[in-house]
Amino acid sequence: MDNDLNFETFKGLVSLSMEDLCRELFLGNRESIRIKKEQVAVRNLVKIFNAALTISNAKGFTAMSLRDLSKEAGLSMGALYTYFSSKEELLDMIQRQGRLVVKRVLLSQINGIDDPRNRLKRIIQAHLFLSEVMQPWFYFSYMETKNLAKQEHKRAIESEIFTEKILTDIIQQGQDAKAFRPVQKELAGAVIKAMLQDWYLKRWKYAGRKITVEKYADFVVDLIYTYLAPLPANSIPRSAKTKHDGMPDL
Amino acid sequence: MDNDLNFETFKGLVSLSMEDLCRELFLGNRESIRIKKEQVAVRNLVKIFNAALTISNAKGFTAMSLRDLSKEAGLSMGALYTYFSSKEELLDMIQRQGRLVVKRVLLSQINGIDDPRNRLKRIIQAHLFLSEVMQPWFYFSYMETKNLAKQEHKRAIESEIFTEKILTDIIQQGQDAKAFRPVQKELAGAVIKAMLQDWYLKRWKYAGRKITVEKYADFVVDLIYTYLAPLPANSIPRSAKTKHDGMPDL
DNA sequence: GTCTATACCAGGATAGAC
DNA sequence: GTCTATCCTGGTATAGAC
Repeated sequence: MDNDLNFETFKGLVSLSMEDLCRELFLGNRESIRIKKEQVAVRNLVKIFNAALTISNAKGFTAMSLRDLSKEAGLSMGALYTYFSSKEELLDMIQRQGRLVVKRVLLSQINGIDDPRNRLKRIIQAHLFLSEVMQPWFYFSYMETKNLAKQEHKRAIESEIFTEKILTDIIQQGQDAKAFRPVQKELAGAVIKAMLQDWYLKRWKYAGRKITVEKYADFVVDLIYTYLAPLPANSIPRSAKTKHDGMPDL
Repeated sequence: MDNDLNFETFKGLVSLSMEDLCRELFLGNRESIRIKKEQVAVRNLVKIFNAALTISNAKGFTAMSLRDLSKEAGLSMGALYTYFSSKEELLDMIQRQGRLVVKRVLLSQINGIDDPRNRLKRIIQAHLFLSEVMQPWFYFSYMETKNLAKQEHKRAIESEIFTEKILTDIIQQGQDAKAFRPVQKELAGAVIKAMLQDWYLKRWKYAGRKITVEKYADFVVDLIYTYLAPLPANSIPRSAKTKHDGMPDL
C-alpha cells in the first residue's frame, strides 16, 4: 500500500459542500454583506452562488443579467444587492473564495509527503479530486479570469503560477534525488497543469465516456511517471534532439 | 533527416494572413455580405476581424459592444451592419472560418504520411504551428463556444471531436503495427489535445518564458513518444495498475 | 431582510441623408 | 458604401414600502 489517495477518502477529508464554502465566505466577508444573521445569510448565499455558477458556466458571467440571477436564485433584485454591492463584487467574491480553498487544500494535501514520486502523485490526485468536487468553481475561475479588474486579475495569475510552481519544485526535487531523469521541468510542469485543467474544462466529455476522476488521475500519473523515469544505465537516449538542453528555467 | 516540419517551412506552405482568411471568408459568404466589390470588402473585413478578435480576446465577445468594435475598426455602426446582419452572425462567421481552415490544414498536413510515429509527430507540429499562426482565432473559438446558438455550438463540438479522432486513430494504427505499446488511446488522445490547446490558451505564459512553438512541439512529441514506446521485451511493466485494462474506447 | 417599482444608461439595430 | 441620428429594449442599480 503506497501513499495513494482515493476519491472517497478525499471527500471525507475536506469539507467543501456549497454550504461549507458559503459559510466560510460569509465569515470572511461580514463587512461587505449587509445581512447579519448567519443562518439567513448562508442559506441565501448558497442559492445565489449555485445560481450564479450555473448560469455563468452556461452562458458566461457577462451574459448573465442580474434579472436572470434573481429569478434562478429565487430572490428579488433588491435582496441580491444586500449580499454584494455590484455585479463585479460578486465576481470577485467567487474568485477569491475559490483561490483560498485551492491553496489551503493543495498545501495540506502534500504536507508531510517527502518522497518526490509520492509527492507528485499526491498533488496530481489532490488537484483532480478537488476540481471534481468544486467543478463549477474551477470552470468559472478559468473562464472568467479575463473579466476581472486589474488587481484581482493579477491575483488570479499569481494563483495559477503558484500551483505550477508546486509542480516544478517537486520535479526539481526528484531530479536532485535522481528519482527523475533530467527534463525541462518548466515545460513538464506546464503540461501537467494543462492536463489537470482539462479535467474540469471538458468534464462533459469525460462524463460522456464514463471516465471517472480516479481513472483519469491514474492515467496522468502513469504518463508522467513514464516520462520522468530515469533511463536504464545501458539504454539509448530516447530522443537525442529534445532532451534537456540546459535551457534556463524561469 | 526524418519527416520533420519546421515552423518557417510551415508558414511558407500555408497562406493564412488575415487578408487571405478574409478573402476566403468573403468569397464563401457573398450572399450575406451586402458589399460587392472584393477589394473594398476584404479591406474592411480585415479591419473588422482584427478589431473583433482583439477586443473579444481581451474582454470577451459578449462584453464587446458594437460601438467598441466600430471605433477600433474605424468604421461606423452602419457600415458594420453591411458586413453582418447581427452580432451573433459575426460570431458565427469567425467560428466557421476557423473550423474550415483547421480541418483543411490538418488533413493536408498528414496526408501521405503513413508511418504512425511520423504521422503523430506531424499532426502535433501542424496543430501547434497552425494555432501559432492563427492564435487569436483559436483562442476566440475556445473561449466563445458557449456563446454559440445550438446549431453552431453542435458544429464546434463536432470539430473538437474530429481533431481528437485524428489523434486516437493514429495511436490505434501505431498499436496495430506494434510501433506503440497498448495504452488507453482515448485518454492519450484527450491529453495530447489538452497540451495542444494549452499552447494557444496560455500563450502569454510561454512568450514570457521565451519558449518557442518549435521547442514546445519538440517537448510534446518527446513526452508522447516516451509514453507510447513499446516496452523492452524483458522489462517489468511500468505500472501494473493503470496500463490498458480493456476499457472500451468511444 | 425582502420586495416592488422605477431611474437611468448602454446595448443592438436601423432609417435615411449623402 | 458609408455615415449620423435615433429607436427601443434590457441592463445595473437604488429608493422606499412592508
